[in-house]
Amino acid sequence: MSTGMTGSEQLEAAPHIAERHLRADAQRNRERILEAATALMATHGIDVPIDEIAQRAEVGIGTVYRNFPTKGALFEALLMARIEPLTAAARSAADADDPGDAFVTFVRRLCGEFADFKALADAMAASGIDLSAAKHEISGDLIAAVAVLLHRAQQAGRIRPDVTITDVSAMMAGLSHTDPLFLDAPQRQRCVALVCDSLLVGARSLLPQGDPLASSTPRD
Amino acid sequence: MSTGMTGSEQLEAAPHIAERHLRADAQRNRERILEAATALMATHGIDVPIDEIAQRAEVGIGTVYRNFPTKGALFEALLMARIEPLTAAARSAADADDPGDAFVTFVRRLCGEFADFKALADAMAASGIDLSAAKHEISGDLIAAVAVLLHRAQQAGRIRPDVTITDVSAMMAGLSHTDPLFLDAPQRQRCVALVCDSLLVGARSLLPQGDPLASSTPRD
DNA sequence: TACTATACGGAACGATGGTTCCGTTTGTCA
DNA sequence: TGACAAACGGAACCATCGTTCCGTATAGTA
Repeated sequence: MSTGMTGSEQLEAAPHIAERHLRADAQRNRERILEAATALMATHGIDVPIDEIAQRAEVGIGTVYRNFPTKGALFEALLMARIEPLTAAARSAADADDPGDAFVTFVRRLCGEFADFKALADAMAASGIDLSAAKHEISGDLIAAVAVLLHRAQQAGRIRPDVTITDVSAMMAGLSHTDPLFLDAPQRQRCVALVCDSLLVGARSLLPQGDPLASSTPRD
Repeated sequence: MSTGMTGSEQLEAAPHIAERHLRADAQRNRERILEAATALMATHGIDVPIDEIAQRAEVGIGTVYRNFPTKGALFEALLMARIEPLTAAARSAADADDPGDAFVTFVRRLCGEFADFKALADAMAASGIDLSAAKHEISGDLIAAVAVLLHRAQQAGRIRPDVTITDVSAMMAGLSHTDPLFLDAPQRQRCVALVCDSLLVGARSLLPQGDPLASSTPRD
């Protein structure tokens, strides 16, 4: 579960490659592994076996494990790379002139990421729902940032004041399950639009009746 | 996969107990198995191992397999028992005086079932999304019935005319993932209410601001 | 070039879980 | 009550997958 790194003991032990000098081949392989894992987890989610990642990276299983002590660690590394920009986006959205539009835009982006990178959807589904414990440190910052964004959008009178961050989180977790293998992009966007409709004050529909969905936010 | 039973060949072959005379102990055990599987799949979903079901039924693994040729078959048997009344409910809801209210009531009931019987949620999540093929015969009737109900509710002017059965299906699949282990009943009902809000014409909020959520469905 | 720490590959291990097989038990019927 | 088909139990089998281990290969360096 948690990485278990609480103190400083992992420094000298360093059972798995630290940021020290990597041999050239090691460096190259590490990158290949990340590349392969990204590609596979994007389409297959977290369920892709390590063997396949190694195979795609043209590397032995052992090499994968030398770089990432566990499958979860590799998974987390990839997630981080996805979540950090999202968190940043949520933060800057909170400062937007119209936090309402920014909120909707952000939600769409988040859901878009689910489709682009299934592993993120898996993570969201697995952990996005229970905010009770800080047990999922990975997404903690993201959720916190979204909470602020939500609050601003509500203050601006654009999002229903009775909606909570837990509501949003649960809806996002639900939406993350609109598997891109079964639901094509337009259909998925319809669902996102529907959920957004339910969050907005006044609920002017975001569904493409005229074509508001295509023009994403500048409507108005 | 599919049960593969297309014709009548399964009648004479009957590799696994047909509806013939069962010995008394066999009959009793079969019921125990169904009972145990229901209880376990209700809380743990489809992931519960056969061993556990057998153990709870106080029966050997072999006995489980003599009654149900495969885990999937057992799963399907339980699902059937859950889905049939739902399908019936959807059908009669379509004939209600106010199909709009009936639709919302039905959706709530469906989502309530997800919480009561996690295996149903699993099935919905796994198959409810792709309606493209009739590959999931189990839920086909249900979806068809809901489609009629939706149509009626739209004709009655209560549900947005731009909402499709695919939308509804996908939303239900998403909602099925509001895991009861993480999301308590009230929170789950909030999410259901939010989704319903987005489907209704006019979108009078169903969230318990005053107490509309409590009043519009007599129970649950 | 020769030497060694570093890194590599992938067989092997252990855990999990579905399914099969077969020797034993038991309900049923004469 | 004796005999046999029906049913039982659960060890064993097989497949999957994460992880470890260790003999081998090689990049970097003197």
